[in-house]
Amino acid sequence: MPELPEVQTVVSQLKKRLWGAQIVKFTIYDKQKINLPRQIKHRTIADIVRCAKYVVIVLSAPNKKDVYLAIHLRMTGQLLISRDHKAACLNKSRVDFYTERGILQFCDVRRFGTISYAKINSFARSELEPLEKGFTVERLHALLIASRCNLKSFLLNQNKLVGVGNIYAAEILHRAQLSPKKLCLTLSKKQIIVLQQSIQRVLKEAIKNRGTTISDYRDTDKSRGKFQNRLRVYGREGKACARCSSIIKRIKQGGRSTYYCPDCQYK
DNA sequence: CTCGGAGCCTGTCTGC
DNA sequence: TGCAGACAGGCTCCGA
Repeated sequence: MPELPEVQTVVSQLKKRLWGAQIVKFTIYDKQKINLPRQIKHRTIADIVRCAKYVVIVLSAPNKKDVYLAIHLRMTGQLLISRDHKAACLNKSRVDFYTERGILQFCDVRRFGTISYAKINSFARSELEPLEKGFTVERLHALLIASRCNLKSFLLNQNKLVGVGNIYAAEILHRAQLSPKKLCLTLSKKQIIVLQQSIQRVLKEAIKNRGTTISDYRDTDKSRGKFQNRLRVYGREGKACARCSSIIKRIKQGGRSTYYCPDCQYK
């Protein structure tokens, strides 16, 4: 599920609802895969930020250094805020964090998601954030010429540019009219400019629409995103391209589905 | 360095 | 209706 726009939506909501709240207690249900230290109890949520696709919760305590909880939602992870114990019982949760403002629940059917504890914010890695100032045409150009892979693999590689996943990679390339099979090395300066703009525009538009709900993604209120209504290629195999009316194709790249229009993404 | 495949998990959908 | 197999938004590890 969640790529940058979904994680950003969740982070914004969490910040609005839980900023300054104290963790009164927490209960781990999935003890097989999740382990958290007792020290996080009685700490205050001093901040909630997004680092790549991680939700990072900053926990403070008087006269102590901050500690960090980093949550990665992977495929089916959800962070829900429930008003009380009764409401929380309706959700199958892996961890519940009780605060005076509600219960933060980490739900995750496939259990691929992770939640980890650290004394430093090691999750704010140095890779390029597509919506920050540092994401310039020049930086993107430098990364592209150093890559021997195709554009789809490049966009999915979180060691280069963070936040883009399978859905948005497809949408970004369609918007930029670039083939997912095209080698990064072969982009012209003009195409790099278009790609850089497409990445930012698609991600910003998706954030405005509160993300994409295909099946599992929900925000903290269990509401669905809206960007699925604006998808131009993802999940639209066999349908007409909105730009040129050709039939949208699906191929496999690195074991994952890639949707694209063979006519207007030929370059 | 890059690629493809397997693995981590469970639920849902498809076709026989 | 039942069942096997394919597939799903992410990421990491392995061998090639």
